Amino acid sequence: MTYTIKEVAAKVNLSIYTLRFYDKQGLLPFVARNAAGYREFTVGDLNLLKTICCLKNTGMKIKDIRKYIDYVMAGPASVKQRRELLLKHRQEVVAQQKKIEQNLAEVDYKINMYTAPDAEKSVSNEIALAIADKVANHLPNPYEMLQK
Amino acid sequence: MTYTIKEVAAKVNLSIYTLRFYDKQGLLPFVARNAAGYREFTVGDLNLLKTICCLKNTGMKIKDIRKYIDYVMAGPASVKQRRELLLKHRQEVVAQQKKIEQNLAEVDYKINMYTAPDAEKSVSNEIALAIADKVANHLPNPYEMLQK
DNA sequence: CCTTGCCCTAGAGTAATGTCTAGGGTTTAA
DNA sequence: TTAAACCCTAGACATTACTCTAGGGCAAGG
Repeated sequence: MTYTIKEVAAKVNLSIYTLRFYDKQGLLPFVARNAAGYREFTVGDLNLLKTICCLKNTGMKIKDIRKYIDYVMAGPASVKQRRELLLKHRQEVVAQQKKIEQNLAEVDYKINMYTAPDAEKSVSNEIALAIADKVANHLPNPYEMLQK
Repeated sequence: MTYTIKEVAAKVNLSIYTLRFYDKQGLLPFVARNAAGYREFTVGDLNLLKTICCLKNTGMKIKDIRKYIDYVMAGPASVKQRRELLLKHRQEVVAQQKKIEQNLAEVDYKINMYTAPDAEKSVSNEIALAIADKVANHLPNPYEMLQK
């Protein structure tokens, strides 16, 4: 049993356009065509495609995914290179996750401020400071319309 | 004391180009100009810019950052909207983090496979299965060059 | 047979986010 | 007072990753 591009698109939650685009980018060299030139995806193809989706979902660039697929097509001899590529990617993903976490903590700080009962007072204070900062430097006040 | 665009770029680790681009996109309406038309960043401006960077670093689109800045410029009355915007963003970030974590687990599975002492054997097996899948469906074998 | 619904390719178009160039004014320090 | 090092804008160019259109072939049911 094989799958059409439409069926595969539904299974991996990508558009048909995207699948054809990936093929054009060299990500699907393993997908066969029938006599009419239609793509026929096997179960094995679907598995590899799912791996491609994992890499894409963790933010890997198409160029690097292609490199990985090239290694896969090269057979067992490329195990070491595959491992290195994935390990490097893993490190980048973890670093990125950490960075996001840190920045999100700052956002949380703001959310807490806006959630507190005295939020409007804090914000007024913030603006007052910003305005004082402008005035002290003889600069126009961009919050002008807020002055009563 | 105020900062030039170059100094600010160094402080927040963005290029001068990007800062001007952000300004063009309406993210920096609070930055004043001197008589010559040069931007002059106050300490307060820098703080707000840092918040912009947090939002950007957590993946917020420029359009939404602008919305947030618009709220900030509207003063204390917009506290509720700011909070809602940030809370929604927070949810999206957390969901995205979770998705990445799940996909990374799949990548880790591959890394482990490639790291095991019998990695080449596993990979050979994988390919054998993929080929059998192709043959069973009367499709050409894309791993042909690997056959000895 | 013919219509409907798939499939194909090539290539144009889009969106987001910068990055850079051209042309020109400003500031600073020798 | 002039050269180096800044600053400015407008707008062209670049990159990534799709997304869609045009034009045409194939397949299955009525």
